Amino acid sequence: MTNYLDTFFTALGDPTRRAVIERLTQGPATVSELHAPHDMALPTFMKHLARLQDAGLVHSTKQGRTRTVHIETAALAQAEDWLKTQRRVWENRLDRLAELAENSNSH
Amino acid sequence: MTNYLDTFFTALGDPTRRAVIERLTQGPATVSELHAPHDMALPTFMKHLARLQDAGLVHSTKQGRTRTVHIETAALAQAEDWLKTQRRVWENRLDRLAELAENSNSH
DNA sequence: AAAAAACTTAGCCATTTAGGTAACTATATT
DNA sequence: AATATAGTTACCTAAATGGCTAAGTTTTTT
Repeated sequence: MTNYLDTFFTALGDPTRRAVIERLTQGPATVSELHAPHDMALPTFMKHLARLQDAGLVHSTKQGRTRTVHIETAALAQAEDWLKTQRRVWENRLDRLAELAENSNSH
Repeated sequence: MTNYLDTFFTALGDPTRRAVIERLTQGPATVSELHAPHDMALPTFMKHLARLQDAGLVHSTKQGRTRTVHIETAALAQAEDWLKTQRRVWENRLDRLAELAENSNSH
């Protein structure tokens, strides 16, 4: 029962990876540029990039020896949708309860 | 550098836990009721509930021997905010790029 | 041609995670 | 009083995660 939301949410469940996403909203960047602010070995950092790519949050292209990473616009919206749906259902339910409460008051 | 978003997103990165959240939008439920549709041992399932509670996604109260679990309304909205912010920054950036492109066309 | 830069691959390690069983506690039911 | 129900606690295991180092490949630069 594995869902795209699994890899998506766990990808965002790490501060390094969220920082990368935040950085990428400012525009594409190379692996080295993305790595620079993070105090960890490059291979370790590359694994984080791989997780982001598996989650469909970024894609990358290589030119010569440098790889440039881009944010994937659609992915953020998808998870936002899931959260929005859950919240909407919840709030509708609260509204119905409120109505029921009002009606029973008027008895 | 641990953030409330860490526990939040990883809590949602599991299908069992997302199913529990979806169920709870329909209204509160006891541990047994929540457990019933999931083919796993109860102690295992309880750990999932604990993760949801740590993430601030649910809370629960015990009456007699039964514990009732409720969804925590505010939490979903917080993560939605994070995603919305990232998407907004990204889209603003695309808009600025589009303007630049238009301006350089008019030369 | 040699050296530096920018990744990549391979493999190691500690901790966390997601699953399980067994045994226990506390409350209802009969 | 005895039994069943609803959780809870304690502990075990396999796999995934997040970190590392060392060594390799492929471009650029000098």
